[in-house]
Amino acid sequence: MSHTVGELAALAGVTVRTLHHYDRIGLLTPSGRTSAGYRVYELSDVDRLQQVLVYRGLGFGLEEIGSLLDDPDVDAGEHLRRQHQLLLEQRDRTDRMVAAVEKEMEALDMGTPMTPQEKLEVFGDWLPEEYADEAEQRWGDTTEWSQSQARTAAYSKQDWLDIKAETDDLERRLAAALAEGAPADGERAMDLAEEHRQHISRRFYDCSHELHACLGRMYTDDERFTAYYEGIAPGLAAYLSTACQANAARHAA
Amino acid sequence: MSHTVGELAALAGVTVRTLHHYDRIGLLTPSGRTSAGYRVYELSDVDRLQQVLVYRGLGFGLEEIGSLLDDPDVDAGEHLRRQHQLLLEQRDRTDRMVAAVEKEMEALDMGTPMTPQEKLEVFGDWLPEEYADEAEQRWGDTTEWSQSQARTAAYSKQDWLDIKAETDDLERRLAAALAEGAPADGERAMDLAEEHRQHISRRFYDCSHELHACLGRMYTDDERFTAYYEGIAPGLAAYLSTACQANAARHAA
DNA sequence: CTTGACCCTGACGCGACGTCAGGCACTTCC
DNA sequence: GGAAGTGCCTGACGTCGCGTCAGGGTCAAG
Repeated sequence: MSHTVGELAALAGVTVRTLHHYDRIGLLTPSGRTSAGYRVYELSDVDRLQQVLVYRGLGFGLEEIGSLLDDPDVDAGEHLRRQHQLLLEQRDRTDRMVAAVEKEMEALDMGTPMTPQEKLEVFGDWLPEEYADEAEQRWGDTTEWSQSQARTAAYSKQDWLDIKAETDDLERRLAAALAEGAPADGERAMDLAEEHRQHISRRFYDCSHELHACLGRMYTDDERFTAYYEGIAPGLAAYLSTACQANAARHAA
Repeated sequence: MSHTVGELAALAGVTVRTLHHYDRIGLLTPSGRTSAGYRVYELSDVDRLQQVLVYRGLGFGLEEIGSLLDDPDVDAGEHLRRQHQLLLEQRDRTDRMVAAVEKEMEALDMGTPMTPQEKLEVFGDWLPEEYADEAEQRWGDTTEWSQSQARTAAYSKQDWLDIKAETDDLERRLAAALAEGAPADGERAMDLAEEHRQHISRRFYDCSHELHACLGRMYTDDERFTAYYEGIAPGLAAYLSTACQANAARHAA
């Protein structure tokens, strides 16, 4: 039932050095030592190592793993549920990357060009987590935000793919309008802006014309939104921004 | 069409420092510089960054990624196919971990104990890659090896799960025989060894009694096999080893 | 009682960045 | 047109998770 370092290392597929390291930083201290000072790992240590390895595989830092596992309010079952959830999320990310690579293979075969945005957004986790924190800070107390949260929570993977397809299509048509010289405050651009507004209303939250105009300003004011739209076509950020505001003005009139 | 570092970083979801780093090590050198020395990234640079990020996400080192991408014999389509394959493998690994966590959740609920082996083998990639290299070096020119390669290549995920279930079951019964004091060269142990041999023959390669006896010796001689079986129950490696050889002797008689 | 495999504890090295520090470039707003 | 704010530049040192010796004790087998 008890193991030496070498045995445990072989069992777990890690090196002896790794176990030494975990011992020194206090992440996994063997239950006992022999009289000669040899580390002795018991079953409970194997359990803990397994937890460590799952969290490590999910990208957690060793220190963070330590505080997670040492939290007395969280039992083994809770950890398993967490890990299960995180693993499913990781699989979804991999799926999205697979889809992106497939899409690009297809684009390469067909000769259809892709925007830098399409190529890279796979990695950006473009709405979730990181960005979500900030979004909540800025808009956390608005009804629109909570509405968006409520709806998107229920969206399936397929829903997200659909939304992305709609978005891509709309952005392509906007870029085309821009390329063909349609004025940003002209009818064609305003119609596209209106479509944009309705897309948001359907998928995320009720987006009034006023709010939409405000969104438009953000596309030129917030660098990341600017980078996003400029990544699709140069000048698109300002173009869409103007179109949104012109469309709002048209509606107010 | 061209981007500054900050823009590209925002697009790709990495930091400016990362792009600086990639520039210095020559992994991603921007196509141009402004007169003031600002980095200018063109579309081709965005493409390359995407490739870099996919490979990086798959766990490759930056230097290796560089030589992969700079190989003139490999074009973009080939990279995409490689990445696609690797991503699918990564998803399978995640799936196996999900299955393992689910199994453990179930075990926790039901109160069924698991062996250290069952808990940890998920991470070991126990047959593939790393170990496969060495296996090939040792047995690469045997017909059994090529037979095994041919069969396992066609196995689906479900096949592997079935195989694993069979293996688990057999090992459990072996451990029980050991625990109940059945002699390693007695009939019960030999029958289990015979079952083990037939399992190998069905699933991997034609395993003669002679070869099986040889396998048995390896269970005590090769540390990793020893660690594997000792992880299930102490003394099991030697027990199975003896049983294999006794079974072979019985058959020869 | 030697040999060989395994264990110990430092201690330095490394890959992939994070994080200042000090300074130039470019727009914007008064 | 100058001051402020933001972004970019190049060192240079810090960090995290180990890999890799170096020097030396331990232990079962022959």
